[in-house]
Amino acid sequence: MTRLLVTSALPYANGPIHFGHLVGAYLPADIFARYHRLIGSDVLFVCGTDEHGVPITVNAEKEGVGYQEYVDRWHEEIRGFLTRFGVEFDVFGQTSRPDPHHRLSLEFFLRLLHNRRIAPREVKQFYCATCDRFLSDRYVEGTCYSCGAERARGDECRQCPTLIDPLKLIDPYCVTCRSTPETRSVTQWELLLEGYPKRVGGAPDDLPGGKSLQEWFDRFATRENLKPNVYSTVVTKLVEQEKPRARPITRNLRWGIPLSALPDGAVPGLTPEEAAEKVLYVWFDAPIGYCSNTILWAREQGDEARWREYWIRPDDAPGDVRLVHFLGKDNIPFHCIIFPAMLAWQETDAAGIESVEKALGGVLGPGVGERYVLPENVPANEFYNLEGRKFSTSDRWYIDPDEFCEQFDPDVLRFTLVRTMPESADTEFTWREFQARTNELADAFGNFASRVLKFAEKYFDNRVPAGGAKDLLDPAPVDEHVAGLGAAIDGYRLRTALDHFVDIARLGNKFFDEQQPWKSRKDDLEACGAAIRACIRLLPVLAGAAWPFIPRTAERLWEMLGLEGRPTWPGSTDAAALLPEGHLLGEAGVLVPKISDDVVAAEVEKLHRRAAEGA
RNA sequence: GGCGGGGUAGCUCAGUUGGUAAGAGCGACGGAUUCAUAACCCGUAGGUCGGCGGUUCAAGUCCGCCCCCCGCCA
Repeated sequence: MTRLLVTSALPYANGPIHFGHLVGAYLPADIFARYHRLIGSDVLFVCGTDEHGVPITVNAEKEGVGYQEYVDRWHEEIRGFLTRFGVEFDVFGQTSRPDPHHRLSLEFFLRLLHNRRIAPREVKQFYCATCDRFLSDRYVEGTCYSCGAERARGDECRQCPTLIDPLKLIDPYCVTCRSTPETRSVTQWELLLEGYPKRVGGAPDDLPGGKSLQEWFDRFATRENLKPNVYSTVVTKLVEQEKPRARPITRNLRWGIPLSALPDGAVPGLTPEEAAEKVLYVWFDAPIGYCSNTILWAREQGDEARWREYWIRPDDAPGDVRLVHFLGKDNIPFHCIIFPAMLAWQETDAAGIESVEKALGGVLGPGVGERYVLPENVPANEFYNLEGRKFSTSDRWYIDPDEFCEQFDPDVLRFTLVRTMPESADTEFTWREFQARTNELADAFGNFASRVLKFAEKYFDNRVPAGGAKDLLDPAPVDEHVAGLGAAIDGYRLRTALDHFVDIARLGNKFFDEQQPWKSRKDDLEACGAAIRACIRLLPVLAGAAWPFIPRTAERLWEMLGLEGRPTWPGSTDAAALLPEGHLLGEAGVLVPKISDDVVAAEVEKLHRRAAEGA
């Protein structure tokens, strides 16, 4: 059976995430994963926090807390946020964990080194003698050489749009101690991306993994496979125009995966003194978190080797595992260019296996030297704004998730987010739209369930009515929508999929109106019962179709039907067997409450007030 | 300045490889109905598909130029 390995971009453990992150990377992946769980696929949904890098050290130091303590806190915060909105991962790990993450990352590093995909290079960097450390971009400020603004940061100016080369700053100073840094030469290792495929059908290079990467690229980087926004970014822009170049993968920093964990001599040219100051660059180790978190999952299952079922492919079966990365458009380059290259270039020879074993004292997993699964697709979303502006915690332009959940059901947010998901262009969340979409769900879907169940409760003793003609409701259009819904989710078109769901509810409403059971109950109870029965039996179909999108609501409906367990996929559900004549229904109630104008107006006001107070 | 993405009914947007007289939801208007969360159902109005030119028997859909918005990079 085909396995699915679903990932969401690892959130950075340096602050809260917002609805934009949710709609871009977590919600679509969750829906995709839930759909596949529902139809019985073998699916693993992997995520975790990305916990290294300079911004974290800057902020942790500002707060005066340890790095680990700092990222642990945000890890829990982010996990709480996602859990609250119904995103259910199989595993949610942390990249700061030495085992397995640090070890696996070093393994990646060593294999790339053995395969000649990594090389050292001399670069110049600021060094602060007072603090006794190298200063990365964010640790140095000075006067902007472009606009003359003071306190320009080492990565970007506060005034003008210039991306700063920190070495060119006028009167640079260390942000920590204010002293003037000196310029030092330092060796960093770089990932050589020149071997990345030039085009579909091109010739691979001769280094290990080159052929696999090209073969993957030929399948992956096509108009048929990728969404238009992803295709143009990857192929037109990054590959054809900019051409992937070398990128540094080590830094002199005290927070990250230390190269000193490797034995002396494992990296030619790296002295123990240098190793003690170096860590892997955060962008390099972060995506490896997908793999290490899978190991974590397997370990929790009691069989660590099971991670191989998802990540390591047999020699000749490229399509055995469908690896799908969900993320926002800012992450397209990493996941379409850099990470696949890192994976493909893990393929190595006996000498490569031996050198890694020697350095790490026995291999971490049995994956050494074997072929990693490469992504089937990267269905990236565009950006999501809030009432016309970017979500921004610093500008106080955001919606507090705690306050949100006190008032509203997270499921109606999920519904709204899918309805307005930025699948092909930037979109935005507005409270007015949220109200409209929520009420749409309440009217078309929630109200249908209510009218049907209350009818049964009042006139049929809260049981599935018996007697009368069979199959009054034509199943063909329903089946078509169910099939269309599944195909749309599988093709990463969630808005279309949700359209199908709403259409099924509309079919139900239309049928109900045509049958006029409120009339027939007076003169033809059999016909009335048959109509209501047909409507009742549409409800488990709706519950199953709804579950990937609005799981808790779908489960509530399931309960109202007096059914056990969770909703099942409509395509594999026999509604008549599930709800036989005489079946006792559960307690009917309001499935989706509507939102009134004054509530929405209050939220809009609250949003603007908070932003104004912060200014 | 370069690149990318947008510019389709009042609003939010769909429109796969060019081809049945341009679609949906919301909003508006009219009708029907009363089982239901004043919900549902039926119908009407409304668009020179940013502008100009080209290719084609046929273009919102391909090509060229121009205008406006957003983003990334200079």
